[in-house]
Amino acid sequence: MMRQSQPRDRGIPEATVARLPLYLRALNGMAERGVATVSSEDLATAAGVNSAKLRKDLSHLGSYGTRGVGYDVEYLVYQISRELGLTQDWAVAIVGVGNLGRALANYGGFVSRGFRVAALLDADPEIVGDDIAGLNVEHIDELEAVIKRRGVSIVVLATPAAAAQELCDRVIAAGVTSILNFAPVVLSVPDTVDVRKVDLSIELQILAFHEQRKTDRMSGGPLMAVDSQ
Amino acid sequence: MMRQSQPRDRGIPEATVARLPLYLRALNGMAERGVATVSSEDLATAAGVNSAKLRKDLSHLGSYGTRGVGYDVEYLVYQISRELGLTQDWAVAIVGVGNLGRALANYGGFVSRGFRVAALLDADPEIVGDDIAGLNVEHIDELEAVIKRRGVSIVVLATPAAAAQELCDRVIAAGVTSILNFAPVVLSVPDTVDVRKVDLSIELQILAFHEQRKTDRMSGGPLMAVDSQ
DNA sequence: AAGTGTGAATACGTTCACAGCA
DNA sequence: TGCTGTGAACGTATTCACACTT
Repeated sequence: MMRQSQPRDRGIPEATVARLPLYLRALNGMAERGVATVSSEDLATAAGVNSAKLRKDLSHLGSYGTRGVGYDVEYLVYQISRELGLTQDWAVAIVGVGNLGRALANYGGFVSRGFRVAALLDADPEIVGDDIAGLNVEHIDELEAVIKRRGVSIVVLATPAAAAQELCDRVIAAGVTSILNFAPVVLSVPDTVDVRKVDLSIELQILAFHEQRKTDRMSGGPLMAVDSQ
Repeated sequence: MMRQSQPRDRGIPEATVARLPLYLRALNGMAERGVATVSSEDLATAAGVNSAKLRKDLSHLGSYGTRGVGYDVEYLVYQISRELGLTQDWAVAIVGVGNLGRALANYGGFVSRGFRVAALLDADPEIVGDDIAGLNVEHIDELEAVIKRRGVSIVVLATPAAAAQELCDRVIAAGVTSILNFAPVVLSVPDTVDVRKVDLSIELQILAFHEQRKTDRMSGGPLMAVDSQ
């Protein structure tokens, strides 16, 4: 029983990977509240997706549910954590300790299971030496040494746009292959390196687009005289 | 000449909308550097996409290029800005002035063309009254009044998870239909409201997933009987 | 009876490749 | 000749609906 479920199909779709953390969070909440078992319907609701999508997503990891019953919360937490690589812990370095870097260093969810802020680095001598969230800010000259010495495998770039590409090149040269970029630039990297981008002004612009449509619809009506062509 | 090009097909794909800000940023850089004309190939490179995608994306806005030549930089900046609704300016309120809210208030790109931080609100009496980025932090009791008085149409939620849903409900009741959510919760909203989510720990988890795959491939091979649970 | 797991159908997004225009 | 704009081909993601299991 309990199917010694295999390593599993190495091809989990990106869209699925991007939702696993959502499921995990919902499941952790349930585990804390003592829920033992959950149906795809309820878990989907908690995660803000529909149940067909949730079942299809989980089916990519393996067959971890029980027909007629649902999923065991603890077990699913473990399986998703393992799939995401959260059973080991990752040393993260934050490069750039301005307002944003500071906020990130203090951000609770950051230090959550699986991740550990191992270094804060900045170029500004005013900032170097400060203690933030229990860590000493080190000089950017130490970048390569710190990455190697502390086994940093994920770097968060929270620098000004102008500095980002150069620092990106340096962390890659030091062996890092996963970067979370907050600087508003397109980083160019070899395709062995994963970059994820968080861009505040882009998110706002997307909202503005939809907001504009909504207000257009209110007032103007269906838009006058559609094109030539 | 110069095709009096019209309002255009009301259905721009979401994926395209999400990339327009990228193109806009690349174009603004070029405009500043005095570039008058750009080919799809060059603009695509600057924005980090391929040229077929870029041309298809722009074709949804209209026929703004010139065959054999390329796109007029200024003109395209204007067209994309208009499409995104950046020719008007949007009053943004930041709710929650902890580390992250403070970082957002100070974030330069935020106050860029099209957006204006119109209010900072918090519940903590220690913080209310502080001046941050030239703005006075107001008490959360003022939320509804401030939204109405200042015509706030986009709200940035940077509160703890526990407070987010209630504040979300309040801003929606006050008439806001666009929310940028930094709190790690799934907000439930009527479907007339747009929510975009920025979630730091989700981004890290996605990186960890890929990082794990890379290191697996290096060392162990196809997975040796992982731990006990 | 209840609810998972999954083929099949559909919708959406990307890339190709080239006709057509400057 | 050079480069845009776009149908057609392909690939990926979502949804449907139901067979199958407990």
